[in-house]
Amino acid sequence: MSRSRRDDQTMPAPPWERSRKRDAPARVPLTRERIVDAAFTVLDREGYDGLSMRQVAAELGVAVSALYAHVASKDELLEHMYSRLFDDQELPDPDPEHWQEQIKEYARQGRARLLRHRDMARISMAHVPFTPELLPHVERLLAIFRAAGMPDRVAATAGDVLSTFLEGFAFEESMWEERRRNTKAGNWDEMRDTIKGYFDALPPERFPNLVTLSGMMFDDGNDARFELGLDIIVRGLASYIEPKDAGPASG
Amino acid sequence: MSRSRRDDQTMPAPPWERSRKRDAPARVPLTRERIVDAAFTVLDREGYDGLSMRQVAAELGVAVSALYAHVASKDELLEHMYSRLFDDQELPDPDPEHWQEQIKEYARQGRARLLRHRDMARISMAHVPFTPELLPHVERLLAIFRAAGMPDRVAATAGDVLSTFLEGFAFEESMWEERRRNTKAGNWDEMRDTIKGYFDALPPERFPNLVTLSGMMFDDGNDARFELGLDIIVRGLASYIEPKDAGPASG
DNA sequence: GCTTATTGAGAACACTGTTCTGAAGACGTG
DNA sequence: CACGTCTTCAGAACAGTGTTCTCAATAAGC
Repeated sequence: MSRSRRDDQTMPAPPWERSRKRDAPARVPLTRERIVDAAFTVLDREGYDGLSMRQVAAELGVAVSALYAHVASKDELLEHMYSRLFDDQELPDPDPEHWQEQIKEYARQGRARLLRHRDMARISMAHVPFTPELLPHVERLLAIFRAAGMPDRVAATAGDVLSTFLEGFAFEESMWEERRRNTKAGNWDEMRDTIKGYFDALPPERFPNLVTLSGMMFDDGNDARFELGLDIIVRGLASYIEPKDAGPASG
Repeated sequence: MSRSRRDDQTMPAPPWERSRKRDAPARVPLTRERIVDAAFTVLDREGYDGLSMRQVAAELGVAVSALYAHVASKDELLEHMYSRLFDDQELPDPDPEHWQEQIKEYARQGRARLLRHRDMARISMAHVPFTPELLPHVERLLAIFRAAGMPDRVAATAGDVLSTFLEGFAFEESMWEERRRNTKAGNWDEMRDTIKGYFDALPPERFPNLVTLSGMMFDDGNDARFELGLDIIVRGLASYIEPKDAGPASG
């Protein structure tokens, strides 16, 4: 359907230009793209729970029913928001020598995009990248896994494990962020101190591991924890790759 | 707070017995436990989206406002449902020799409990096991990881990776199940055939890996895929464990 | 300029979580 | 047995939700 996004819908726009000359409020036509744009600004401002069709309509200065001419339902709107996630995603060609870094970089970018909009992980979590525009991404990921030399069965689930970790991690981050918002803790360091204080106050004889590790669970930033989790998964995948014997002698 | 659940609330019940003799409908008193029970039957029947306070009240033959005397909000009700997940969860003592099987078994049980109620994974996903009753579980998990010989920093995130995979996987299963329900595909094999047919119909020149691997992504049951994903993660964790040099000579 | 088809507005429906007001029941005390 | 008290439930109400309906106004084609 939609291909390069903004082009096909706004391309034939020039005809409207002349009606702009009127002193009426110009009435720039409603398109699905503008609706999705507005939905994102509402999402960033109000969060997922505040994202309602009425809010989106209000953001556009339009009646609710007008939205339904371009979008069949709220679910479909969320689907379009989800598709935007992949819009400018890099898809490197498989490079068997550096597959680990390729996968990690893909995951890092994915997390960054998930974190760019508030509660975006919640939307992502509820969808599956099996629409026509999104299939190239899973195809390319599979290509990287297979080129790395993993058995087919492992390559087939590797994407599952990776995307599950990716979305789950970002989702958890979203949740803590929302929790912080409700707690009215201004800074995040402040929030982290609260959490750490809670764990430090636990009886050490009942929760010895929890109290000794609480530092590492929260002191290190989320970035470090994400990177470590990524490494765990990549190591696990690598363990399935048999070293090539047929290669040249050089190790 | 609540300890062995059903005991403390229903223990002092005898006094009601005599009022049973009346021909009035007996009016068994409303408790939080009964509300949570009713919520589960509503969840199983209507799914997460159909789980409303009014439905729960109707299930109990009671007015909505009556619920709010025992439960502060719907969120709190969901929290209590979440806590039930861990009620009869095994917590084995750390056994460094068999930590891999211990972790896998824990995850298997977790998935089984998540799948026991419809859409339960969605509820689980939105909560975090940091309430007093649930902390012993993460404590025990950490104990197993550390006893296995993983570095502290790895042990601290291992639980994250594992639970993220666990909940994410079950969540995805829930989603497919709901999708099947909406598609009115009676059997699940039927649903799987539909999905496989979709992938097999893709142009092989654009999606070579997708079409060749589609069989492995769906033919193998979810159990096999879950087991493999679990193995990937456990292998990754194991890769951080340094072999003990100080041990006895026997390997 | 007129007709036709699209587009947005407004009201409405059936819901949702939550709160408020009363009434009816069970309890402890005379 | 009778009284006041105090918890517990019922019912209505409020503000909000996604979605659909009807109808007026606007733009496009001839």
